[in-house]
Amino acid sequence: MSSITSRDKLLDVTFSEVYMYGYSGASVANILKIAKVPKGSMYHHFPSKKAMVVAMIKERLIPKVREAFYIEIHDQSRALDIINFLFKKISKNEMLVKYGCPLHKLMFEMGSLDEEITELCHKEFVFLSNNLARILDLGKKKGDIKEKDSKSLAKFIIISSWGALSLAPKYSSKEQFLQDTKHVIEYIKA
Amino acid sequence: MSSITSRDKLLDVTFSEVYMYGYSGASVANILKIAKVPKGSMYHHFPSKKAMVVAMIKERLIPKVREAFYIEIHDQSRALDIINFLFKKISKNEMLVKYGCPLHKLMFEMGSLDEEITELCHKEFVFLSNNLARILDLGKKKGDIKEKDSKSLAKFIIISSWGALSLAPKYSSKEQFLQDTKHVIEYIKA
DNA sequence: TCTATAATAGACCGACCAGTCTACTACAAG
DNA sequence: CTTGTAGTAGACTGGTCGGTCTATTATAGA
Repeated sequence: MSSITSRDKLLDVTFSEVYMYGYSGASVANILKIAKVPKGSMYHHFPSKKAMVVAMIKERLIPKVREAFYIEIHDQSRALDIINFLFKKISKNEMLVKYGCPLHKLMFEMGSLDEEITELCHKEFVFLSNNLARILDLGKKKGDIKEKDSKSLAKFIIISSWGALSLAPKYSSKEQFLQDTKHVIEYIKA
Repeated sequence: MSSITSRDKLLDVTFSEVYMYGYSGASVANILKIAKVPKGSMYHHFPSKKAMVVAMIKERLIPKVREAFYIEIHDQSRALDIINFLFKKISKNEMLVKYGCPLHKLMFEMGSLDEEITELCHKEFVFLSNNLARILDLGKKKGDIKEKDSKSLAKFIIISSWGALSLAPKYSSKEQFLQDTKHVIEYIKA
């Protein structure tokens, strides 16, 4: 048994193809060609293209996005420092800066196409948002965050980041992102 | 000659099909069926699908987006009131609230697919952003806006609005948008 | 070794894709 | 009435789409 299975190869390639070309633009034939996996194998592991994409979201996309947007809660540090660290981390992620947040991109595309995938993406957005809200709550207790509604502020922070990351590849950069999110930081401070 | 020409019908239907299904997901055959225009007519007016979409962007998408995001400069009113009015206007636009900004959506999709269309969308983003910056500059002179870098703030306002509008249809509403952009307003105030 | 199952392999299918082609119609200028 | 042109009409093309089918190979347990 090879250490990298056909299933793994398929999920990896499906991630980058859907990320680049979108769900509609990503073709099964091309994914198979790049992954060097025959069609029979794919349809042995997944009943359909959509099922493969759903598995990809759960096993590739969400872990990657969580790696970038999820922050552990440490009681000892200030909430503002954590948010700052979060933006720094995102800005260092070349993939995000160049092509935007894959979760945002897929959710935006599928919003008017497929309920199940949209729901899956939205749940992850809520998860990330709630986690951020808990960090803000911590800051509220310490007094370094004044905003009352942590949930609303957390949503705003993620949404703004997504927006800042969603300018086309040509027009985004690490510096650009940090400049855009600077406003968010200053807002939280005040 | 009928008052609504085949070309007009094609551009109208192309707008909504691309808006809903994206560039890749929108099919020429379906556009023709809905517009009730034969293929020969379409390829008489446009050399290709892409050319038709480019014309659609210039003659439908940009005017619609400008109607929603463009604000005339009136020397007599406060900049903050103008921004507030802008958000109110956007929130009343059911299309925007339900499916996001069509300019944002198309630009995000095409970013890794087609340079020409991306460029076209980005130019419009710059136009809207610069117009907003001029309004902020006016506010700066009067003192009701403190932020130094008007261009950066203008970009941030549009990007945040786009982000707030880009949650999937199921999860957006007028109230949601106003709540999200409330943070932008409060930031500008401070 | 025999058997059942997991996985690979790719030819093949009808539907649909953007785009081409030829024929036809409407109409305006001479 | 004739001619040129703008626009309509849809059959047709080669290629690609997601998905099915049958055959074969690898592997694990009895």
